[in-house]
Amino acid sequence: MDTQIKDVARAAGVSATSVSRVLNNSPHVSEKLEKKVRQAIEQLNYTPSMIAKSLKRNKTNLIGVIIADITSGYQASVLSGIEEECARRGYHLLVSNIKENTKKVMDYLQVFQEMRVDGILLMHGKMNEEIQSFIKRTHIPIIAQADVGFDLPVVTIDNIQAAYDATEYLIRKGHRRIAMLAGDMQDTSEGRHRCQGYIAACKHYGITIDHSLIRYGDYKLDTGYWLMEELLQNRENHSFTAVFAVSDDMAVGAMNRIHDRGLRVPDDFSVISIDGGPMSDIVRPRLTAIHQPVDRITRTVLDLLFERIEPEKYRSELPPSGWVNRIPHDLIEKESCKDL
Amino acid sequence: MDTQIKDVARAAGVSATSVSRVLNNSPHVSEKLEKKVRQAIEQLNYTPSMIAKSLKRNKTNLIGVIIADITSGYQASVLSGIEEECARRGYHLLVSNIKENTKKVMDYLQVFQEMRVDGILLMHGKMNEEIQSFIKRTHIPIIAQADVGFDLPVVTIDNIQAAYDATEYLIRKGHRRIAMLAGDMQDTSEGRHRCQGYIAACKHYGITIDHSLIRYGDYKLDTGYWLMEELLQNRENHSFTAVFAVSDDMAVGAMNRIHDRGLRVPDDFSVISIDGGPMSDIVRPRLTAIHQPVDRITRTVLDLLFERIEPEKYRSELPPSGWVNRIPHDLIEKESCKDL
DNA sequence: CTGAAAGCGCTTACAG
DNA sequence: CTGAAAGCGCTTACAG
Repeated sequence: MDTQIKDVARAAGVSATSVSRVLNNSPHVSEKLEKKVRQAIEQLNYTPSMIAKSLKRNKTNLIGVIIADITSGYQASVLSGIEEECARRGYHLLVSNIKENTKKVMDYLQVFQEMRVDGILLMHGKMNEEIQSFIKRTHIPIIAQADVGFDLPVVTIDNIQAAYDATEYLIRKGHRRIAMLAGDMQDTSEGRHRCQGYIAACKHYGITIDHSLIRYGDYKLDTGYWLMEELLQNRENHSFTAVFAVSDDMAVGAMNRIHDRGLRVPDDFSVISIDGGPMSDIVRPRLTAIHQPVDRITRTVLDLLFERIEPEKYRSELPPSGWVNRIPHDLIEKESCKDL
Repeated sequence: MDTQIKDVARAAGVSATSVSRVLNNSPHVSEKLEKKVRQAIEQLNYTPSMIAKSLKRNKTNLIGVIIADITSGYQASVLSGIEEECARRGYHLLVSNIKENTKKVMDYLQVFQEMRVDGILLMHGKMNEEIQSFIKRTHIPIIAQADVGFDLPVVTIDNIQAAYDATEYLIRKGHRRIAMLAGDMQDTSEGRHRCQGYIAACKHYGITIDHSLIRYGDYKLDTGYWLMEELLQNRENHSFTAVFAVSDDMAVGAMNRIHDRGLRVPDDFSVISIDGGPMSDIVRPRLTAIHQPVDRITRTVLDLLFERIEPEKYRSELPPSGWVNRIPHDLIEKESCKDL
């Protein structure tokens, strides 16, 4: 169907081997031959098949990305950065979109394995037996951009510290009754860590934990919205002046519920979140947040990944596998928190 | 490196042919043989190589998607829907993210061609000579989710009518001085059509066009923000009471600039947009918009695409190629426009 | 510097 | 129902 290497060879009056050499910029190719080949390629409008090349070379230049929710602005911005850098290195992305549905992760890992991707990026922290066993078994390099809680290279902020910092920030502003919109406690250390950080900060400042101020959910906007409503409904018995949400999206959901109830941020409630992605600058008031340094995380993730995919090209002084890379975060003050 | 079909064959004591038959659920396989093979597959943890299979079958089950900006909530929601439906049909997505940079389109089309994708989705309307010539030349099925303005199956709303309806809505609410945050006029019929619709509505209602109320840009939030600032600065000579933005993101940018200037939507300015994606429900006030029916567009795009990829499986009564499919839009009233 | 030949891991007529 | 063999479109020792 497509024109192939032998057609080019014939047109140029050389061997397929030579065409291949020109295509791959091998050394030891005479200028004359190269010119003939390039001309034939041009003429026949030849596009080499990466499929055949991949089979032969046992390398696809494909990266599989497991992403929790592509419609999350934060995650989309991460994906965008990854895509750009991978393209720069000559790799392309096979994306999944598991919509926070852990069951779909295995389906995709399977697909990635079948497609013989050169590497996998796991941007979703929820684990189960099956996934863990796959990860242990496969020889495809995998890097996680999440606290997966077992032996696998991981790049993430220090989630305990981040939650601690966010909570402490509110406390220092005079808040003592702080609600938390927490992540999932089930299978993710990320969710647990952030909760731990919150509790640790409260304890450190002598604040008794009121468990009915902690609401568990996923990281979605709608969830934040409705969890906030629950908190507001319980307000008489369990009052609070600030909300710590574990994602921008949840925080915005909460802010919207506050708004829709005719209340105001930060006058009635201060709100802080973790992510500090695009959404935190879009909403009004702008959202004060623990900022995950996307660029640096992305760079580190890809450095680790490519070091494994092409060690000869990207070797470095990085620590051994299994290492947890904690990227420092910072708290960016905007407009959603006020001093009490 | 990986275990392969012949390893399974050996372990099961059958031929590779038989293993292949079991893998592909071919008929005429005895239960006994199948059981042996399945067992061997299980035991060796065999995952077939889609690369080899693709080469042989001349089919990759890959769809290439050209997306303008993955960090746009609207586009991310479209991509998410496409991903889901493709996965259901056994196809996977190779994504690009051209960031509104038309030059990158060709790079990706090239990659898609090399990867021998089975189909291409073009979700970006800007064209140039090179892209057009590629599209004409390639035999890979392509469907555009944008008004590309030449012979290629297209699925989109009626952009002229959509802009007309948005403008008319404002006019009927008593607005006569309506600013427009327009798209790009350069290489996209979408941008031009939306402008035409705006002008047509104004003319129909006897409103003189004030060209300094029309600002051109891309579809991004920041652009909307700064174009709005320009409009506000010119307000003394060119007053207006309403803004029609050609994307949710631009509208939100405009709303933010209005807010940051200490003004209010809809009290000081009414705002309407085209898209009606997730963002339109996230902002406060909620954004009144021409709603692009994402689900229906996605479904139509994929129906057209798969009909071309697998005509035997997905044949239908669809009109011939080159056909422009206009999906009806609707105007969803929310909170960002007021009666004058 | 150049080319003939083998082989990457599958599928598929073809023959039995 | 089952298998031997050819071939998908490339690359890469090997030989010259």
